[in-house]
Amino acid sequence: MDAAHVLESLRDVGLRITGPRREVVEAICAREMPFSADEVYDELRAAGSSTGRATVFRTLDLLVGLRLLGRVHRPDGSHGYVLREPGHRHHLVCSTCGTVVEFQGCNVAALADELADRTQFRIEGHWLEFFGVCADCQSRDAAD
Amino acid sequence: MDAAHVLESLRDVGLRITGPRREVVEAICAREMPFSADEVYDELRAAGSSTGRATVFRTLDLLVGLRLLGRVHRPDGSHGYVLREPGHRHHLVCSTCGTVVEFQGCNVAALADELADRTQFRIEGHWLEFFGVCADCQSRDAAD
DNA sequence: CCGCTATTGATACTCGGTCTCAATAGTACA
DNA sequence: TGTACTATTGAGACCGAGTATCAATAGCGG
Repeated sequence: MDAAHVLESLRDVGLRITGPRREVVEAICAREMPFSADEVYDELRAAGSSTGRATVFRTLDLLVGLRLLGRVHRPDGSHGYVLREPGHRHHLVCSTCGTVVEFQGCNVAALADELADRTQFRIEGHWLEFFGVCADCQSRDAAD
Repeated sequence: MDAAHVLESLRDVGLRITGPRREVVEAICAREMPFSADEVYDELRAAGSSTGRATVFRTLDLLVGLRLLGRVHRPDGSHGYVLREPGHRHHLVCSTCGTVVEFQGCNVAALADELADRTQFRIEGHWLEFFGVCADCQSRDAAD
């Protein structure tokens, strides 16, 4: 994804475009795989940036709020961040290497309606995620 | 759920039935709502037990492993434990009061197959959870 | 009842994330 | 271009959840 575009989105909501935010956004736009906040922080520090750890967390929170970033849960309870294409997306996560594939088109709306009926909940969202082993890790496993 | 039955399941897998384990299991069987490990620990301590914090975590882990206990993710990333009826279940969580409703019959198998086809992942599991506001919290909100 | 070994409690520690607060730097406006 | 207002920042203390270590204890099979 394009860092400039992400920064635009920040400005659109009335947030300031600052040096540290730019650095964080550029760092995460360069990533494919899900990452942790500390990975981003360490990378920036290694590159000589003086951006603080709190700022990295704050910036990631902002992006999650803007739905530009999503959180991925792992079965073990840990989680990472991933860039999201706009729209309603879900993730398929490789439990071996962590690769994430996004997909659209979950057919859970009918289920949500039925649940709302039955439980009288006002349903406001859902979380759907698949776990498995990606093709690469499967062949790597087979090779061992 | 019945504490004795849970303890049986532990024995069935070759684990010992110890005093601390019995206490933890009894404490969680008495609960309806999702709870954290520390809530259980504090409750035991308040009741005069000498069970350690680590043991509470270890016992909960065992039960998660046996699928007698499930983890519930909240949208904010925090999570709690809930007792599970046996079988494949999912949760509907009230974001206001934390009440959890279990449900069965997610229709995601077709989606899983399609994803497996398209991505060449070997899909091994999924996580589906709905968030919303339960009937009680809705009327409480309306009253304010 | 004995002995083996799983389990335990205490404690120190890690990891991810938040809070506070004085210092700094975007931005709107003159 | 300068100024003032206020959002944002970095440092560092802190927090909650969970894990690792290790010597002491206690189930359980015989």
